[in-house]
Amino acid sequence: MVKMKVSLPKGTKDILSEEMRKYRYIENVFSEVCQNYGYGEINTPVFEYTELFQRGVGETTDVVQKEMYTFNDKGNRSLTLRPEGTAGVVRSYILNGMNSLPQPIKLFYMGKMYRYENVQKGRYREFTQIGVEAIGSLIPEIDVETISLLNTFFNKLNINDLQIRINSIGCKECRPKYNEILKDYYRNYLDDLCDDCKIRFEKNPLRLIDCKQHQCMAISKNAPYLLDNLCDECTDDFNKVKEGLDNLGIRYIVDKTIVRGLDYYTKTVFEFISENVGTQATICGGGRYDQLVEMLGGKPTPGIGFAMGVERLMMEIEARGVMLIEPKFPVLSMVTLGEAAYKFSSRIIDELRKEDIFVDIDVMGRGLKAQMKYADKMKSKYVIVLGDEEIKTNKCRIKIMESGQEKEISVDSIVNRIKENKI
RNA sequence: GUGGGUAUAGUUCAGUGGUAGAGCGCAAGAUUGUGGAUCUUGAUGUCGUGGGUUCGAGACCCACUAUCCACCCCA
Repeated sequence: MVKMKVSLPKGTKDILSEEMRKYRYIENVFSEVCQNYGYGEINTPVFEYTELFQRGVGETTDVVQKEMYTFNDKGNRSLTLRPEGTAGVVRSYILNGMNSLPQPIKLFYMGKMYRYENVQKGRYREFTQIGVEAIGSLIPEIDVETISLLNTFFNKLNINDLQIRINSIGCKECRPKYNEILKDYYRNYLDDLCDDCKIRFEKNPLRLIDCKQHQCMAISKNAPYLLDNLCDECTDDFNKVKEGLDNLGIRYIVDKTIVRGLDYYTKTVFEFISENVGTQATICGGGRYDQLVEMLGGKPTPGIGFAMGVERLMMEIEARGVMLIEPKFPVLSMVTLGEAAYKFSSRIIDELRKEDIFVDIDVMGRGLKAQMKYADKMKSKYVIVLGDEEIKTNKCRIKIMESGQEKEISVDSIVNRIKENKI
């Protein structure tokens, strides 16, 4: 037999039980907070038709242009592993006629996302996001509530010092006007811009001010900001967002350079920033998407949401100290001597397991001493040694592992004692 | 796509051109019915892959691959 050499695709990882417990924990906290804010859970497919992301996320974005896992299925349909969660949720909103349900529609999710890009700290090709989408409300109160939900969630995890940055990137009224203002400014420096920015100048001028290249940063430093060129409605809404956050005592800073890399964002955008995730400082990013539902074929409907990188969140938590979430330990380990005793004991174990009690018995064919060692390593609370003698006399000893103390009980009473936790 | 670091046991890592190593973990044993401490013993290696230099390469050189970090972008 030729042995296969197994390996892991780049940017993926196995999540083993110790780490899986942390995922579960985060998921549970998130789920509880979301439900208290009126959100219901949704689980959409990991792959969708490619077109959904092309149209939803935007043709000019890096995500669509170079980071999608796209393939044809056997029916020659182009499918793509989801690079983000919002497009799928909005697709589901449209397809399931959620516009005829009481508004707004509030949904949360947790799932794997896929982006084909080079791996580094806090960035993987398969990663986990938790996020929410609130679809149907046009007013800024929902923006505030969304940020407040995040704030509550982080508080529950004892993370109270993330920096919240907010900005407004305007609507379909003021953005085109601003784009012209921005292009007027950049036109004088066109030759000095990096190659990417020359393309951005034509296709997506807003992203010019987000460029991190030295020569471009020098130019963007004095560029006019969208925030200073908003229409009256957007200005008004942004002020209400700030007032709302102030009202709830949520601290934030206005960062005029946040533009977000996904095309669907409008008006309020925000990020939660950490210092513990390497250069990938954004733990969570989100914002409004007032045209997305319409772009994907639904009736004009506003929406807002965010997505959080669970792996990045986990780094943030770890940086504050070890995140120890203990597994369950067996209440009882049965140590058996001989086949008859094993069969007898396995019936006891089976009965207790059916009562949802965590109990254990050796299935390695080990000797008594090795079974004791194993019970110790498994951190069992009690151990009972059963041989023919105990079965015949109906008397056995239960050992309390922590103290080493032993107590004599009848074999008949084992199940009830463990069930009622009376030793 | 571009740059830099790294690649040796399950894992963390030593290893000066001359026999493949340690800690941890795993397994067996130290009075044939009792765990934790200690001790003994054991198993697991294509030394990332392929070339080259050399009497001799885990080590030196080249290429490739993987991995980590960074640029771009994002969660």
